[in-house]
Amino acid sequence: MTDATDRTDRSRLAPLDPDMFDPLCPSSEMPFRVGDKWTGMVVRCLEGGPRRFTELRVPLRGVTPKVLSETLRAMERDGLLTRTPYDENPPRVEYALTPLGRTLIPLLDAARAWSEIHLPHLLAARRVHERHASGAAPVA
Amino acid sequence: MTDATDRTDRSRLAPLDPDMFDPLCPSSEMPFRVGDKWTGMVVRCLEGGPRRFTELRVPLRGVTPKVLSETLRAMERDGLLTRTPYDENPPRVEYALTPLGRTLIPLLDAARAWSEIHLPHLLAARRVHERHASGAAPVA
DNA sequence: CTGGATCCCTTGGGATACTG
DNA sequence: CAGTATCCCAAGGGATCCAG
Repeated sequence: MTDATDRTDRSRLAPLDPDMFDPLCPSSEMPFRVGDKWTGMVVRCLEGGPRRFTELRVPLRGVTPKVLSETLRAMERDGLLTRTPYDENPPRVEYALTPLGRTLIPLLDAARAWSEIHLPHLLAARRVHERHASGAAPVA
Repeated sequence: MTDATDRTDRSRLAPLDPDMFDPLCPSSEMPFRVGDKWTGMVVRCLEGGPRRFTELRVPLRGVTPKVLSETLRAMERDGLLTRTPYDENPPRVEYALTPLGRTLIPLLDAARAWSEIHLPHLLAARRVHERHASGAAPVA
């Protein structure tokens, strides 16, 4: 338990896995994208409950504050999530999926399932063509 | 299976609807993308059977030969479709989905279903924010 | 008919630095 | 902590022209 029982009760939320979007993870090569590069990942980050700006930066490794900010604003604009600032010090802002945003989850699940089953084949086919392109002799 | 009297018997295939990706069609604003801008649409074009290069250009309005060619080569490289040139005159080439390529169809169906149900809400939310951004007074 | 070759422009998005 | 402000680059993709 990270904190007190006050606030929004996110205290029992498991911390986000820093590796959930690890570049080495096959699903990060998922050929399906929702809108832009980060939207799908943000949905994944928020499906367990509201998260704070900095909290999102952990699993979304490499995302710069600028880009994350842009992504979040676009998603808010599209009604996919809500932004809730608290008048405290230090400042605190929470992002949470709207019902509309939650409707994306099954799609992401489907995409993930597809990747787990078929992505290896796609990648294998790609490697074969790369081999040909590189002019290497067929493997004996 | 449609079989072939001559060639691949695409003769009984319904011609592709020129409007199937009309910019005005809601599904063309679909926020889900497969890989790049055109891949998903190409799959849709091919799900009914093999098609020729020029045939694909009809519904994919606005796509330049260069871009379509790049898309098709990338998809072939990834094992999503096959490219079959016929040694005739005038030249004829047919593109057809592979079994792997066909596995994308359910995903596209899911995305389309999502769009039909939820896209209007997303668009509505977007319009509200645009209105605010434009500084227009709230409509009475 | 089926593209390849060029040119070019927009845009996503990364790096870095700086505020309330 | 939660962003904003700049700068900048690579890449997607469109237009146009050309060739087998």
